Amino acid sequence: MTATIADTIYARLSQQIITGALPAGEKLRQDHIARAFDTSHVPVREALLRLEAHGLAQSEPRRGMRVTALDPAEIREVIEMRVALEPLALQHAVQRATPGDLQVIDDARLVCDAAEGMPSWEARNRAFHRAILTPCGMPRLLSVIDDLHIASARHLHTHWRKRWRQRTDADHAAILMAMKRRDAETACDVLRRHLRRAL
Amino acid sequence: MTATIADTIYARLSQQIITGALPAGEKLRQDHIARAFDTSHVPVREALLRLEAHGLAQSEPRRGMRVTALDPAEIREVIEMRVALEPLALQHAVQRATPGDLQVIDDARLVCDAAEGMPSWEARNRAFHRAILTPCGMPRLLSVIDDLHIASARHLHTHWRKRWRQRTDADHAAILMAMKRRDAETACDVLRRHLRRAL
DNA sequence: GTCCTAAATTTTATCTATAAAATGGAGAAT
DNA sequence: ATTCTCCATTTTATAGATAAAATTTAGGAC
Repeated sequence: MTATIADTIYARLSQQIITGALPAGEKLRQDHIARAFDTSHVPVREALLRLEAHGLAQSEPRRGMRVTALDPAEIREVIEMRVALEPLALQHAVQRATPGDLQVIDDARLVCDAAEGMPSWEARNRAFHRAILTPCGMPRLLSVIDDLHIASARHLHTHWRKRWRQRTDADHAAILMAMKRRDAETACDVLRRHLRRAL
Repeated sequence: MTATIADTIYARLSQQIITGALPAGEKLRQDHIARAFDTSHVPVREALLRLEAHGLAQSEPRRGMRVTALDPAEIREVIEMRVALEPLALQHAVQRATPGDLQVIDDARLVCDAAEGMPSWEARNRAFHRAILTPCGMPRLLSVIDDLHIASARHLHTHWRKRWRQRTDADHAAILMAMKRRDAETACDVLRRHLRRAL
């Protein structure tokens, strides 16, 4: 578990990209970042490569990396992929969720509804959506969905910062109730509508 | 376009993992590989990181990387993801395919049917499936599907090497015909059946 | 003032060296 | 024979240095 330096750099940079602190198109220069973290540029390179793997940065060989753009076409693509994949995960999750899992989900739901600002709400909303899918037990599927969530999060931070206001999310509650009844079909239907509407 | 050393190492290693020359569980030691490619271990590290990003290797910090396992559960997961994602891509591809695209697909189909051994057939089959989806114009979706294709390819190489024999693939032909008619529904139905059966 | 060329600077990609962690093995204690 | 501990070896992670490519800057021609 001993976190490597590259791990911490990756965590910090991805956070900054998600929240928009590092805007799309920004150049990511190795030794600037290395100085900021007080290391050599080698672990920085590794962190940048991982950003690229998760779709947060793009490299042109010998020209460096820049933060990926977030055009409307890509957002549509992300939504369509989420609509295709998340119901698949949810279906399995409904079958396999233990009472403990359902408790975790309900906690995540309440914490999300209680958020008092866009940034904290976004993180908690993402945690809720992760929680309802985690019980599916399909690691590869979950990791692809995680990357899609990150792309959606970037979009929310850049385009919904103003329009956000606090509210209790009825869809979240409906999904949880359907999961408790082991009603996968309803849960998936609500989720699909929720995704199409939310973005 | 100037390929970096890490690029070539990645290309060669991923090829070896796909064909099974590097079996699941194999340790990937940095300086052994570095010696084999006559470089230092730094570009090797980068190549290994990219293998990890594409699901071909797994790292435990400070313990090195090993080639990922291919258990039956993961294979099922890959199939379910393909069944969810490839019809989505195909639907868009059917709408957007140009006559030139359709020609490329037909060429890929014929080349695939003409393959005379399991390894060359696998590569050509993968090229065909890539070709029918490429016109969708959704780069993120395509890159996820590419990784799924790679996982399927590993499975074929390790478990179907014996059972393979030459034949002309009727499903491939049916998909292409439906695409020419712009009949997305039929194309997707055939593809779904094809995927469920083939693995 | 604009455009082009060439030197200066910056930045990436790679190499060599080093520190720290993990693995493997030999010998001692039980 | 088995287990434990300590040392030697291997291997990973990071640092610092270097070469090559790309970008910027400066100066001159028009």
